[in-house]
Amino acid sequence: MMMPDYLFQTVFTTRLPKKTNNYNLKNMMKLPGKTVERLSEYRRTLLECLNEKRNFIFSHDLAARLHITAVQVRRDLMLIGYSSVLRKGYDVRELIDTIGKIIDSEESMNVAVIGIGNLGRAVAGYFKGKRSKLNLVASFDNDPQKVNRVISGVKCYPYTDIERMIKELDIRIAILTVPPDFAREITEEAVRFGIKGILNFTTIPLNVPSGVYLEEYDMITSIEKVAYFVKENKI
Amino acid sequence: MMMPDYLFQTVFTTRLPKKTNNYNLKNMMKLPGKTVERLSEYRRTLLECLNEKRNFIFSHDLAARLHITAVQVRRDLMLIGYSSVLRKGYDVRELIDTIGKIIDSEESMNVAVIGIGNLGRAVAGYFKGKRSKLNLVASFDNDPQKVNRVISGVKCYPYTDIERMIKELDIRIAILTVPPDFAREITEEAVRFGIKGILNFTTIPLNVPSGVYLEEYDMITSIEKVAYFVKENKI
DNA sequence: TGATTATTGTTAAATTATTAACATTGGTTT
DNA sequence: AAACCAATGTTAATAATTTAACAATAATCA
Repeated sequence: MMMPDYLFQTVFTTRLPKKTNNYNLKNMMKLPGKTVERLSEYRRTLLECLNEKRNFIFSHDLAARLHITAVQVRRDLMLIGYSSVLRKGYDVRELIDTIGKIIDSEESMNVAVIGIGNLGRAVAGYFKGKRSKLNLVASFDNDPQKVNRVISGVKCYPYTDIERMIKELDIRIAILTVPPDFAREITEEAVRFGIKGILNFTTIPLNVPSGVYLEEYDMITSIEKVAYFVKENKI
Repeated sequence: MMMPDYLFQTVFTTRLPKKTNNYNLKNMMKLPGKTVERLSEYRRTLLECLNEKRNFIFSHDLAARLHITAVQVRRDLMLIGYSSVLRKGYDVRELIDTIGKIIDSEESMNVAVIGIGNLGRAVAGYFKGKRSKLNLVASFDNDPQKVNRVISGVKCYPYTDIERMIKELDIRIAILTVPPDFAREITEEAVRFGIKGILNFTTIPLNVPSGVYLEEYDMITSIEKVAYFVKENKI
């Protein structure tokens, strides 16, 4: 019971068969959130490696680029059951693939930005040139200047179309960048019409029914945290 | 040694004197990062309470608004040494004050946004109407359309002015919202010229010397995390 | 007033996350 | 080939964070 038992439905008897790149752990349970976050970061870093024509990378190298420890990298990769083939580090391409098999869904998933103000446009911008199984397929807003135009690469629909578009485009994830006063109301609708995951950038904490995954991020909190630690350093 | 001993320089012998609102813990060491984050959130929620003319709030009430547990609230407040006066919950105004004494610096601290694209403007927008000891006093960019104009409430300076302005305005915190390719270079400068805290929104992990506090946030990671948990729910 | 309830502050336990330790395994060097 | 080295995968230990448990105390009520 050293192996955290919530991770696997079946438990390994000895050790993993070597030499096979066993992302055959179909029966793996949910990974810790922190690990998922890091996997996403690993992949992005690995893609940079590909650009640099690096085809292999050591755990300590990958770790250094992300300012974490090599053990952490190795441990995370252990959790997803990836083993390096050679002793000359991880096969970059293969690892990108493996991570994809773990964190991406099989078919791609559609995403919408709700509220296409500055932050919404920034988010939309981040999607550009991003391969990945996530497609930004729509944005929503009520500003007549925006509605029915393509903004930052996505068509903007009025809020009144939200039900129709969620269903028509099979949108599963919403990124919420609306003014605070509007956050609760539009979330309630989005969820009602089938949204299964929300990334909330507003300052309003949201309530979602179980079965809907909610991730919240608050800039002000981050800034105040920085300020606090700057202050503490000084004293 | 039940009381995490990194928290206090001196250790309490029995329990805190009751009835005094003892934010007299001048000798308190750094709080856990997670607690600092929550304190910021508590304060924001408490400010909303004031708007609603609520002058007292129970721990479970505050907790519910933030979707955390009441124990967590009480524990955090214990760490900053705040006690409710009555048994009718926490005095909202007083608690706002106490939190301020802990997480704010005495004199206000100046902040700049580096890179005033969509995300930079979004961040700037968040500062509007925010009381607090943090003042957004400048932004930097090289776009001739932006330089020397006031954007989202702050004057934009060219990157060449960064040394001068950091010193002139005593800027201590930088919010980094530049294109990825430029992130490392400008960070190096900012740090050299006296920046002590950085909130990095670019996708490039940064290196900073010790003595500089770095907080990184990556939207793509958050989105991929949401996607992962949505997928897992479904399977 | 005495019993009951609601809420707190605090200690202790449980959980989660990170780091250290180390045996193992190819590769490299002499 | 023997000795050494570099890097991995894994278990064990440590640290951080959250949750539970509970005694203490004010408010309420019968």
